[in-house]
Amino acid sequence: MKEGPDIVRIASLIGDPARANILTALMGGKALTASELAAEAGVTLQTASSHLSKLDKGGLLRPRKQGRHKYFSLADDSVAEALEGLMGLAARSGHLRTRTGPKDEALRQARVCYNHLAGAKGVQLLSAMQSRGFIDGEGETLSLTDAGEAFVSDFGVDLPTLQSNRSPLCRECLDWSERRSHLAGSLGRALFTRFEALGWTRCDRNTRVVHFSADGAREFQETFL
Amino acid sequence: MKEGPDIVRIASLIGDPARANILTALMGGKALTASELAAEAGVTLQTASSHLSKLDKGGLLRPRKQGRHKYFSLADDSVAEALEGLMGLAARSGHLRTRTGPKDEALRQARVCYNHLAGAKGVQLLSAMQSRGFIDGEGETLSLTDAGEAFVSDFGVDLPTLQSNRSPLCRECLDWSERRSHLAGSLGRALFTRFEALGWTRCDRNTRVVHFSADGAREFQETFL
DNA sequence: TTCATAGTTCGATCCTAGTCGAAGCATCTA
DNA sequence: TAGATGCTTCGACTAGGATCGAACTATGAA
Repeated sequence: MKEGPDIVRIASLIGDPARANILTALMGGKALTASELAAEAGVTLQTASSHLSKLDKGGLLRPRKQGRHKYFSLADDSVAEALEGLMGLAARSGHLRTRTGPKDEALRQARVCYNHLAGAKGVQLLSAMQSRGFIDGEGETLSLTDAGEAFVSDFGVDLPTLQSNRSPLCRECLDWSERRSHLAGSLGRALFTRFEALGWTRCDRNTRVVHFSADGAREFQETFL
Repeated sequence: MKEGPDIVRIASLIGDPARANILTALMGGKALTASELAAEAGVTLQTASSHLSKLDKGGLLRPRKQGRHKYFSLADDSVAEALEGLMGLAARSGHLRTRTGPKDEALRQARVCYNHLAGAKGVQLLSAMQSRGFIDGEGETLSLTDAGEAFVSDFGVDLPTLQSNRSPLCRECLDWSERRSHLAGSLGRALFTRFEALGWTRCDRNTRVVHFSADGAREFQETFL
């Protein structure tokens, strides 16, 4: 035993209801304060503080002080990915008692995965860009083709800035509801930001659901599919 | 809160030391009896039995009775993948106290990931087959090219049998030590089986380490790289 | 300065869940 | 049949950790 990395440390961190609620809330991508997370998790501020300190020590969170507020976000894209991975397992091995409610259906359609678009719409987006030759794929490290660069620049994405960044431009992220990949990485994030700026999508404040406006859905279809 | 699948159920299952040891042991790919797993986890048979029943109810294991023995294996490739995902997180966010021992180094070099080859050697294998045009990649669903089919058949893999199976032929699996993908799926498994049959590799009985013989390492190099 | 708000620390309580001994089934061997 | 082995169930014990009230610190507002 005791081979490889210490998996227990992380799994037990995620395995507490309050902490799981905190992490799930942060999957929305927005940084949240300790008080907000306490409310989200359904515990008092004291207990939340204790949990947050543990998650932070465990390397799952990135805290930032701002005045008398303390904002928390996920430490890293890889944290979000691991969480989605667990959700995938939970969804498939889940007992039937988790009946699929209407809210759940909305989540499957379109939701935010940390900072990019996930769900059916997110999967469509990636597969369309691949089949149109904009993205060339080999594993997690997808790459943007020349045609793709022209396309996204034309769509209003500031490519040079993204490329100057160290983090990978295109990455895959496994979608727990669709069981296929959607587009992550800084491009995935930039596209999603652009959707919001154009008014195509609107993020639900409390859940991770992404609402497409009627126009937004149409334009999304025309532009990408 | 309470959105999406019940992540806590699974994370708390993995988050217990004894259970994590059991799962890690099963990552070796071999089905093991309850007694063997008890020894592996360092607990008595009674406690192991309790843990095994929980893991089974949680959908993470596949038990098989055989006479008075009860063999357990991981329920699914996806379970192994999720575990590797957690290991990836643990490895990067791990505190420095997990010093990299010699055994750890061997694990990074080559190990068995459920039923296929992982570690540096596994990553080399996939990337070589991709660059030689044997595997064509788009996400988790990689595909074997015509040239690739000829190549692996020539190497001694019984392709028709594999293809008649429902499970995917080529899949990616993220490697926690290399942070790149290696080859999973039924082909990954078949290749690894072939390595063992040819005497290139030998599996350590107790750990997940894969030892290459001197000849094996040379032939592996010549054949694939 | 004083007051209010955000967050942390401490201490006490309480409860879950892991653990193992002992007894009970089930299956194989002789 | 009797005996041995593999596993499960039951019951009791215990430790660890989640929880919250109360007190404390830090920042901002008046």
